[in-house]
Amino acid sequence: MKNSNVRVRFAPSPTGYLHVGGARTALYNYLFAKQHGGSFVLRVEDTDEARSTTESLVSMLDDLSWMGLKWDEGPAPKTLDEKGDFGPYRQSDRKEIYFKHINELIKDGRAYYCFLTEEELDAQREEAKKAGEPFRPNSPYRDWSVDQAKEKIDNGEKPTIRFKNDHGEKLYTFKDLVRGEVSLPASMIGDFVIARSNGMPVYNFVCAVDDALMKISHVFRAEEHLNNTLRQLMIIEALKMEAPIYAHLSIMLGGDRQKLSKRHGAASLTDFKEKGYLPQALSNFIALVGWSSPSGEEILSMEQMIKEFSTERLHSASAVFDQEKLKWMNAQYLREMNTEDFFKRSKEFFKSDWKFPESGDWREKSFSALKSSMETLDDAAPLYEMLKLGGELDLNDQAKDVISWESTSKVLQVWKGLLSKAESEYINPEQIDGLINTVKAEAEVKGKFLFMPIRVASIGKAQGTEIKDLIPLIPVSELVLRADKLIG
RNA sequence: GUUCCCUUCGUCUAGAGGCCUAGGACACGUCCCUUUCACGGAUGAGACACGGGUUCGACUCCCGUAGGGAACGCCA
Repeated sequence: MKNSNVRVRFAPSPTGYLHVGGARTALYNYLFAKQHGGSFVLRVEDTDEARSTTESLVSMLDDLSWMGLKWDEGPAPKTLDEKGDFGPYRQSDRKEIYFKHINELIKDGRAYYCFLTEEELDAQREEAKKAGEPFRPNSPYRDWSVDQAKEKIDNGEKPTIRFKNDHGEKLYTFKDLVRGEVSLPASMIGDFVIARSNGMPVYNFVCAVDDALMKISHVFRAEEHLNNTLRQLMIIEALKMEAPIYAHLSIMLGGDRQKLSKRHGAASLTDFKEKGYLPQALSNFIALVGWSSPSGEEILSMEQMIKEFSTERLHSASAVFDQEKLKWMNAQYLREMNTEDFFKRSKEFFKSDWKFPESGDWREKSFSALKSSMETLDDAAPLYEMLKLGGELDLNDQAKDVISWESTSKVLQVWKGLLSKAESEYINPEQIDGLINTVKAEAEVKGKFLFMPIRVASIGKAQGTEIKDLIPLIPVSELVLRADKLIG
């Protein structure tokens, strides 16, 4: 189906929301796959049965789709129906496959049943810490025969299975697409667990096996997995499988230079969706945290990113996620949006009982007048609230103060009178100055005593958005209604 | 502590030994536009962590130091 050997995967663990860091990892995988005409695989790392949930999986897949990412293999959004030739794609459905390989390792003496208890392990950890050494478990069961172990198992004991790391001081060196040559000494780890006592294999094992079995050619993943690569390399080697090429991406930080999390305001895609960010803006921005276009351009469509992506331009240092710049970028995209799209997207930010003039022309006009004062869809709500039909004005303290001025009632009377005489459905922008000047003359007030009451009567606010942009968007009948309510 | 990774304006980054008096973007300051705010335009301030090498020449290469991050789980 695909005419390329490039196969990449994004392998989320469905234990919560999709983090922007994860989203960026997914994006880079996607860009790389598309650029090379390869396959983008979605694999579900749900071996932690206690924490993995279907809701989380569904929401992650939704978020990924929302971002505009599509995968060639793996569970479909919503239905979770799987497609692809390398399934199943949920690791919890692959236990048999894993145990085939685990048993192979045990048979070859590359792995063993370990009956060390939690307490014994803790004691060893404590000792290692005291000695200033990395924790390398010392298991008395390391050289037991399988028969010996089976006996204990038959007695009801539940062992873990450990990989036997007998590589001494060997240096594992591999070429990382982001970091260049990386060398990890085998001695930095000991015999590590590959299957839990409850019979479920663990991450480092399943990840290594699946990458090989699913013929993954390139692994783009977060830097926190760099150390895990050693374990995975050992497993792949012991199983005589082929290792993918790795690319360890820098980590995204919050303003305090700590790993980005909910504490920083927003960290999940859902957060950004709810704050009114556009998926194109978010993916564009995220791509630029740790990567740059050779052209130096910053506003990049998905197509451009696919064309221009290159691993050489991936930055190896961790980077702070700057929400201010995201806002700016979102504003750029918002202004380029087409009107119908805008109304479709902003629907969920408006209250359902808000009524607006129906015509498409009104939508065009209102959006083009207001879009320059929005950064996110969320900003659209208070703006459009000023335009909703029904005469209700929600006055703040400053606006109430304006209403209490002595000269205000005169201004409003005149204003309303003029409006009532208007012949068209809407006031033209060109008419406004004339109208205001007439009020000025007839009511004999000027400056803020003139402008502010008119502002308040029109939009309920003493300050803010350009009144000349707003008044032509409000039907004259509505303006009259509003003025009327204030006059009381 | 041990191992690994990282280090250019406040932030994201450009920079592959002379093109660097270090470029761009966001944010910030000033000015213009505007009755206010925003948008837009112009302009300004602002960085090679430090110390040693290598070299005619180092932001770029090497070595240290300091600082930051990650891993050291029957989490991923």
